[in-house]
Amino acid sequence: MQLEKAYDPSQIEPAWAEWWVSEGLFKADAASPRPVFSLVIPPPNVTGALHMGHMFETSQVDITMRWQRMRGRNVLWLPGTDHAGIATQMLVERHLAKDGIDRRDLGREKFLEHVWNWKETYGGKIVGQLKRVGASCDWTRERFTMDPGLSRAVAECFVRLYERGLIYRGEYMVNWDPGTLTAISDLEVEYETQEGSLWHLRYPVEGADGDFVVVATTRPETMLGDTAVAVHPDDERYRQLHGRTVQLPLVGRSLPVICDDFVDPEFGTGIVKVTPAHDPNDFAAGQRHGLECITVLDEEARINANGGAYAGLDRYKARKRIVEDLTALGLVDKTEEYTNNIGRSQRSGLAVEPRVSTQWFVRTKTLAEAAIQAVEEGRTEIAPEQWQRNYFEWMRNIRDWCISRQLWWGHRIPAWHLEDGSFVVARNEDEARTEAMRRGLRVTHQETDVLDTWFSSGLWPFSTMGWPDSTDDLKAFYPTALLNTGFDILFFWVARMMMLGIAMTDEVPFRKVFIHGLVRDADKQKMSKTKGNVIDPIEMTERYGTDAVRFALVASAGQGSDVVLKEERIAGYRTFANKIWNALRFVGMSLEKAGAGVWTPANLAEYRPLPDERTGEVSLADRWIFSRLHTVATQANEQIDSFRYHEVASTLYHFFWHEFCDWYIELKKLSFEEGSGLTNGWKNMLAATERSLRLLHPIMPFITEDLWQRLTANTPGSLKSIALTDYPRSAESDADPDAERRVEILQDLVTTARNLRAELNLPPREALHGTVFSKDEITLDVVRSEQDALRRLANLQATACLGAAGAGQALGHTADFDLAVRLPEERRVALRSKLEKQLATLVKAETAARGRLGNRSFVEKAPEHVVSSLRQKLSDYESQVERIQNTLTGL
RNA sequence: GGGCGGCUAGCUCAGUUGGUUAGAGCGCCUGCCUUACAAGCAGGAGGCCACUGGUUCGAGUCCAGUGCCGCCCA
Repeated sequence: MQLEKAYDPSQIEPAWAEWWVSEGLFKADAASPRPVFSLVIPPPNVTGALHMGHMFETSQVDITMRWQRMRGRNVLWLPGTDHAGIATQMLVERHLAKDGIDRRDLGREKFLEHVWNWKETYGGKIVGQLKRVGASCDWTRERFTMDPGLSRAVAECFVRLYERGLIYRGEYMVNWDPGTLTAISDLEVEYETQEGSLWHLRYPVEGADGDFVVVATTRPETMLGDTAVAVHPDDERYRQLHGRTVQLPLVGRSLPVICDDFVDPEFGTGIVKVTPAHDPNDFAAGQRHGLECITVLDEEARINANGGAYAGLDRYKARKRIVEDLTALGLVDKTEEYTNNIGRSQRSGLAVEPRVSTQWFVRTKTLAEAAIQAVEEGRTEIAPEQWQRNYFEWMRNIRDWCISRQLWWGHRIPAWHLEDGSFVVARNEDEARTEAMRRGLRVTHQETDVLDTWFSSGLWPFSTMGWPDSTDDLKAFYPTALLNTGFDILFFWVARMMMLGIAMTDEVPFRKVFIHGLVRDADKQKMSKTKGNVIDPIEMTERYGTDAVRFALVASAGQGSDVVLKEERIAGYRTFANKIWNALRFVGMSLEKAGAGVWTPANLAEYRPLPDERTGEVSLADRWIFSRLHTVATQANEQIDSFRYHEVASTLYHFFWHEFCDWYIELKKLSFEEGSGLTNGWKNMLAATERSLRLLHPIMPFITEDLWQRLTANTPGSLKSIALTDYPRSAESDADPDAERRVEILQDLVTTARNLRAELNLPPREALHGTVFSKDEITLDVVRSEQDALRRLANLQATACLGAAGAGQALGHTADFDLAVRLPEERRVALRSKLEKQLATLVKAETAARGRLGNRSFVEKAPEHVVSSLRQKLSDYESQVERIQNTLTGL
């Protein structure tokens, strides 16, 4: 195995990414008898490019999926994209606008042709990027929300909901986006506070010459559509107005004074104007009082013909003009500064206009009840738990969902209008015609509105698997095991999937939901194109390697919390990849010198370290590393299983760098001999190396695949890919507390000696001659048996001595031993302040421990193991304090 | 207005049923080109765990309140 000195991910990653796909390694098998683990990807917008949020989510999911696969599950990770109604339509419209083409000139059919062409040409971008970063999806099952099968599921779902009375059509006030010219749902409105004004306007009271009422409003331009003014019924100040009428300025219309408790007497003057066509509260009040609903704004939010002289003006220009005109008439009582909350369209960014129009709605109450119940009963579990509370909160206050959009790109609502103005809802046109005929009517045309994108996304977990047919995939993989997604679409998507999934399949769509946070830049700002602070994952991938990027992402995020991503951190994990690379490079080089050839054991999963041919015993280093591998495997399995990705990252990072490289390789070096051939010591090392690569594979798939392939090349019977091997498991029989204890002592000896060397400024080449004093037999035994290691790792030549060092002798102290080294007097004195500091820390700990043990209620109430371990610690402290004091008195 | 989250080393963050002398990475300081890796090795400095009170033998961890920051919903 020959490796370059420095790891260059760009040399290996693209090829492995392609190979994984072309070999079909991640294809799920609906007929497999193995236990299933399935997940559907939150389908990215087909217009999209991979951003850090996707990369973060994909990294977490890929870790779980690769791990599940390696522990023998029949894994389905189903990929695909979303047609993203408004977003895509806007994008293609802008595209066409560059050539001076307006979609309205093209007409619906032609425009949709353009969108489909656009999708065919550019829509695969994000999918290609997902493949590039190694997402282990089953690409043979890739879906798109407007595939024929999925569109059929959409129509089917719509019809079933309609038949159950859960979809209705009617004229209601909705959020209208004057930019995209469509209704949008409550969720698509984003609120922000804005400094504005509150105008107090005078409306003359009819039949009371010179008298007027003052109404306060933030939207004077809507006065053109006023059809009443309202007061609170209990508001004594305005009792005399009950039953009167006022005159609407500029228009001259006579408005009744109505009494309604929706009026807040504290707001403004306690009298409000009522504009049923342009305010949700007023709309409701209008319905209660049978008021006329006069629309004065058109779909682009300009004053319409009902606005008389103001017709054609934009809403803000009209506002200005109306205020000016009223001021001129002396009808503006006063103007106050006022902070109001304005709703903007998520898509166009324009202020949303409440507008009465005919739309389609889903009646959500019963659907939400079932979705709440499913989580309450634990059929679906939402983690981290805080999001569960959020879910309940939203579901319990849910409002009906406006699902119709006045767009062209999307699933056209499966309803057909009839010649008498009624309509039929049907799965397709044939069915509609048949039904129309039964009623003795003709179909005039299909509904022109399309469905909210989230309607089809809401069916994704099962529409992708062939529903409504009872397919093998559906039987095998539904409900899915897990959904991993961001909190930003908890309501948009997760909640809708729960409602629609349960309603359509009588099953929850997923057993578990894991909600992750957002990726932010180094200043904790949300990444956005407009801010220009986006870090492009593909660029990072090319610069540092996919493994480094995904490692940085998962390691930076505690469970469910946001990721603060810094490029240096990614660079840091590239060095980790380089460390792995060089460790394997070293193994390969040494192996060649040994003339051992390439080897891996036949049964990797059950490999146990073999005894040294000469001594007949397994070496300490091998016993130790297999014991550590056992512990680390136990932790890694638990951590991935519970989505503690940042913990598994840190566990494996620490293990590989600071145990495998820093100690295991260094210890194994001692026993390398040129031309030794394939000794058992070598077999153990190769097996430990291979096992470490498997541990790392889910989190760093590229480098581990590459190195694993090199390590196992030409091994008869080896598997095709590391992705198909078993993930290392707990192996109790490898646990070896004695080896761990001995290595720990060895590490302490080495560290203590190095520390002395550094403190005393001794040149590395100068050997330290010393004596290790201890009352512990194992410690003394380690000193005797690890002479070689002490010399090579610390340049220490030590003899073991039972007992404690004499006054002034020892210079390094641990709980287990004193280390005395031969030094000229003046050098020894240099250690005084260091020893005093160490002493102070110990005395503090000793005092605290003694205090607690002297407290009777602690001894009585604390668990036995806590008390006894504290006693042990106290005696360790006491012994060390005594020994250090002894050294100090002698200095 | 209602709800949720955060506050731990210079920076970004871990810290899972309360129990070692509170950890990591980066940054910083010192010394090493020790032939796997200078993207490295060795050693080191740095913390009233936001504040106040409570529960407890024992609190970074549980409870209440205060302050500051952030998010969601209306």
